Amino acid sequence: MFLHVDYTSSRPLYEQIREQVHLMISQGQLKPGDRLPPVRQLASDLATAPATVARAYRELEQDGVLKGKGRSGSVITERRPILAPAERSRRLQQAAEQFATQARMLGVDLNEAIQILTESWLPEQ
Amino acid sequence: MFLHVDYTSSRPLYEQIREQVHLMISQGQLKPGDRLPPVRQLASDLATAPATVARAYRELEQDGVLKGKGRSGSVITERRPILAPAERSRRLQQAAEQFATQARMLGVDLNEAIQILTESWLPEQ
Amino acid sequence: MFLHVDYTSSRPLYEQIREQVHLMISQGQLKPGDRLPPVRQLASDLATAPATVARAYRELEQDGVLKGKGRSGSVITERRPILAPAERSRRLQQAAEQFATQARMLGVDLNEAIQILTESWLPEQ
Amino acid sequence: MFLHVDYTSSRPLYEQIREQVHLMISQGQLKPGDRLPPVRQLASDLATAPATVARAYRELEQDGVLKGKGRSGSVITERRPILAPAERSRRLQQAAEQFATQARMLGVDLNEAIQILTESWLPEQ
DNA sequence: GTGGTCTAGACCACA
DNA sequence: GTGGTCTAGACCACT
Repeated sequence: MFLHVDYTSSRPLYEQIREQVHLMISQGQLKPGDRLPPVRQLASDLATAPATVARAYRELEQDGVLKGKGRSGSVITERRPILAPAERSRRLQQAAEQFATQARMLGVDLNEAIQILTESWLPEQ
Repeated sequence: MFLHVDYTSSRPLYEQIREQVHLMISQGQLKPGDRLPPVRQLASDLATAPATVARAYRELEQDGVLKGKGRSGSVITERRPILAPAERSRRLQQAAEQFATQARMLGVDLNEAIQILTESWLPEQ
Repeated sequence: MFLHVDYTSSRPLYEQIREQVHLMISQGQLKPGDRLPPVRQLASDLATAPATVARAYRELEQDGVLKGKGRSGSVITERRPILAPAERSRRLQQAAEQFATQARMLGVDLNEAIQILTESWLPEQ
Repeated sequence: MFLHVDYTSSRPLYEQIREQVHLMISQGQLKPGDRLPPVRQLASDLATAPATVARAYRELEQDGVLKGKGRSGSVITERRPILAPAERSRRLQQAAEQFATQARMLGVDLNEAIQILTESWLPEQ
């Protein structure tokens, strides 16, 4: 199996696929030039509709990490920065604030939050 | 105005209300025994539907920080909201992973993520 | 009728919708704060599937000109630059080269191309 | 190598080949009577399927700039490719509108578009 | 056989 | 009633 999704999660399937691919890239399991499985194959592996996988692939292209249509399947590319710096930092801040809010709701202080974030980051690296 | 919400956020309104109340409690702006505004009044203050506020109040009751309805309005309760440790750390981890995922998708490394998280933390407290 | 599409064009419907909205914004027919018709209504006006209109709206959000989910329909926003400058100019150059190539194939010189581009731009402005 | 194609472009290969040949004619690198490489040879040069090259040749024949097949390979014809004026200006307008649309979607004004078009034009000619 | 587009529905979260 | 998600297919362009 190429990647894992959680059908019970409220997170959309195409988002889970997108995130998994990002994760595998940042962990070095996927490198520029590697090919992703064809849409239909991954769809049948995940027991989902092809359109769902297609949407994940499309968004990965918009993220600038995937390339290729029709030619020869979908290929991991060198990462291109595609967002304006202002937009990038806006999204980052929003994500950080959301985490900070939830952590504070649970009575966590900054140091504990940083520690948990570090553990959640990656095993190695 | 009792609290602030961001109508342009993709975050549900009832979640924003819930978080604001939690935050005000942890900052001491709300103390046990204090009363929250009636559902209809807060709803009209926020220019939203009463059902939205009602849902926020309902979830706050489930969180264990709010009590009583019908007769004398809603009152902040004494006991600190205490989750089972396992549930608490499960929620924390999930929130941290969500932030980590989004940060990685934006090409951020751990150090930068920690810095942004620190800035997003409240100045005081 | 809110906007016009060409069912015989090879251009995808959702792209045509997206472009029409961009055009109406640049012509001042749509201003920040204006609301677009609900997905289902526009879909029935255009005799297309709701998913097609939904996709156009989603891409308009990614373009940074449309905002709003669930809350109260889709609203035109102040335009936010959302692409990295490098990506923006890459796309521009690619579009320009495509036009230049086709024009040269038809034996057009630069001056004539500029004149035709100017006429294609906008009636007023 | 006879001509260059960009495998990463979303532009179909057969279109790129067709355009390159047009371009080489308009630049005098190809003259009436010159022969194009056999389909199979060009296909192997470009590492593509013969059908792709065959399609490019077929469209060049329809364009009226290439003639003959089967016996002695494909030969550039004498007569300049001449479209009916109405058809020519229709194609030009369509290409111009397509560029104008994409430029507007990127928030570009007419002057900037003209400047980029000028830079995209070939230095010589 | 690759991905892209579109259909005609369904169910869900939010207000 | 709003948009979001997903299904289970179909057809098409390109290789």
